[in-house]
Amino acid sequence: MAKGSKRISIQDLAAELGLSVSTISRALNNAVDVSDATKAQVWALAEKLNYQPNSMAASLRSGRSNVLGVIVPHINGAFFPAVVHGIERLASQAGFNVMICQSSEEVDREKKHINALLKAQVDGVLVSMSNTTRDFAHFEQVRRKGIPLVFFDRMPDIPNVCGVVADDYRGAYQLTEHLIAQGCRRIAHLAGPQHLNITFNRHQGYHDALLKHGLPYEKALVIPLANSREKAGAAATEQLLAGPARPDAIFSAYDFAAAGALRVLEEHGIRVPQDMALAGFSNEPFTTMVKPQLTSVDQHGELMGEAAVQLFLQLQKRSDTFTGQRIVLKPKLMIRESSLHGQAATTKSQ
Amino acid sequence: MAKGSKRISIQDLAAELGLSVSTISRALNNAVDVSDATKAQVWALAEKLNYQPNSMAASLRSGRSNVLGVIVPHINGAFFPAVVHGIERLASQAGFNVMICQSSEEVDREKKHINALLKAQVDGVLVSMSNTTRDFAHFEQVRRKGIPLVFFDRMPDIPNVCGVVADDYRGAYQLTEHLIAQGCRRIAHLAGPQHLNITFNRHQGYHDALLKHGLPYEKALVIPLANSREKAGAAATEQLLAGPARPDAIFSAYDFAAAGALRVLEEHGIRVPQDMALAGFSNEPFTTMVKPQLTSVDQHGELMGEAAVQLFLQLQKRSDTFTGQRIVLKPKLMIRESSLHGQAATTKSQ
DNA sequence: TTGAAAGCGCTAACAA
DNA sequence: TTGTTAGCGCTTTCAA
Repeated sequence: MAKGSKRISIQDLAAELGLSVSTISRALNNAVDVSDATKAQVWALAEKLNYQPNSMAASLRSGRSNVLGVIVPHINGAFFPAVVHGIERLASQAGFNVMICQSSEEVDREKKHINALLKAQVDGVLVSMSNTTRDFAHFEQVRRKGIPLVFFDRMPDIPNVCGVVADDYRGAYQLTEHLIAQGCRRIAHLAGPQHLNITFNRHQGYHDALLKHGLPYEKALVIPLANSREKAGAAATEQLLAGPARPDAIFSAYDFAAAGALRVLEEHGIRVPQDMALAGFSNEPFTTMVKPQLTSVDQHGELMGEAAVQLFLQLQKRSDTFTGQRIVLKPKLMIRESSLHGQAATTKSQ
Repeated sequence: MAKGSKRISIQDLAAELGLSVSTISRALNNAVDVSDATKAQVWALAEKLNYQPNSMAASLRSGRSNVLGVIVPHINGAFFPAVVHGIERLASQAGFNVMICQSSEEVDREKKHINALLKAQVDGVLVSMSNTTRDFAHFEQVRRKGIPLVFFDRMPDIPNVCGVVADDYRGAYQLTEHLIAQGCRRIAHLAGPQHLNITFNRHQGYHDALLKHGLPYEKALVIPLANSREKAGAAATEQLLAGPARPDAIFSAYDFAAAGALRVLEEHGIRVPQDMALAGFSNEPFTTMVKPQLTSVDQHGELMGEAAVQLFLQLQKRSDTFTGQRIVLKPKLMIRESSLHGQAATTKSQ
């Protein structure tokens, strides 16, 4: 019941064994220049007294904390959790602890987190920007301190910055081509914010695929989404249906928004995919639970997380924070019922 | 481009201003016994030189880190992210940073995280147990150090432990009563592991509601789930359908498993809810995306997170880690199409 | 209102 | 192979 009961320190061990603190320190860190006998002795006593090293002291002295800071916009949906999982796996394997922070899509919280991580002396920072981030001074601040900085998924537009992204352009391009191949000619796009690389590229891929196949790019068919949620998708779809000429396909920049679209289409008695094909982006688990199952694009979240850690490890080794290296992951089309004409009703993907 | 460019410390400020380090320290911490003029001077210089306090040094000296450690089993689905969100909100409001760790349902990782958090001198630990945790020595270790320990959702069975839980028993009880009120007489249960309080209580609530209403509790209608996922729910449902007497309702301890059940029922041509009612637990967002919309129970994740932080703050103040206080949140039934007989086909909940 | 000084627990030269 | 020693950057008595 005793609160405190006094923490055991390296000195206590030294006193108990009649050794010096430095020997204890070396033994605990399994240094080569300590006799096995001594090590065994030290470890045994540490075990017995339930010695708990104080990593603050170690970090203060050594300048390294063995902590990796991670900032994500949120952990809703399946994508960011998957990335975080990948990060944790590889980081802990490399001996790092991970400190996860959510910006909640607010640039102010992002800045606060950056500050907290710097104060905590993290050895590196992995970030996926919030969608309200427009200036990047707080990121530069990290680099100026010589701390490895790696972005994933959402990258700022600054020179020589490192990061891992999915090839959103290619995913969107291929998805649009797929819709065209299914016979769609008037393909609408529910678009995310155009200042973010990911959603900009999704729109761009859609745009270029249309032109490549001789289809017009119609402004009226591109509806900006208020956010990535169901409701926003529903609202955008209502807007689309209220327009003069109905599209024959909808490509949403987000799965959740696509789910909203699906609901609205159903309410209007519009059959998917017979009357209108539908596709989203991210390959959320629910895409296989709805009816019809939703076509989407997988972004390899876990892989992205692992790649980000690898990039960090490289940066750390090179002691040169400005390589500007980028890793681009190939997206994977997940074609499902919602975009399959003809055989649609019976097909089950995978 | 300069790596390092030497960190500014409190001493640099002192030298520059011709003051002592202690005055600087006090000024920075806005202590009462420093003149406003001095404070202004110090703050201005700190700002100008972009001074970044070293929280390691501060923690080492003061023994407080202002960091709260959080261990969750995973961040899939919507529940734990919601809790984490609640925790972050209140914790950051109270001046704490939050360190989130995932145990990935592995007791070994849980132990490793506990150790890392203790080494990092966190001021408190909030935990939701992994489902492989059977002995609780690593938790006792935290309390023995006098560090506030608060559980949420999944609590171990140890005396005097603090925590926040949803009233799973009551949620399951009411849900079962609802199914009975809908005319169901043979209600099956897809059950989670019985060594965890949450799923034990869900089963118990189901059990007691049956008896209360004069219905028999049939072992054959209770199928243990391998895990909480869709696949496990599908397998359990297959098993149920292969049995001699078909149930007229399924109450799954998890929403995801219920989604699996829904798929299997559809494959068998069994209509929901006409031929079989269906309900899950957690109120995952996808429950309103599937057809029919899934009845479920909401657990107020965000509120739970906030309550956990409040409990921590209390513990910290009382300097007494053994109050054994528990907060129980009332669950909320979310009745939807999948369990509504009669008006089912047309009803939309909320 | 300010300063001097001790020390949190550990690491890493350097010496022996 | 082990010991001595000097801090890492900060907080916090105690004294002025």
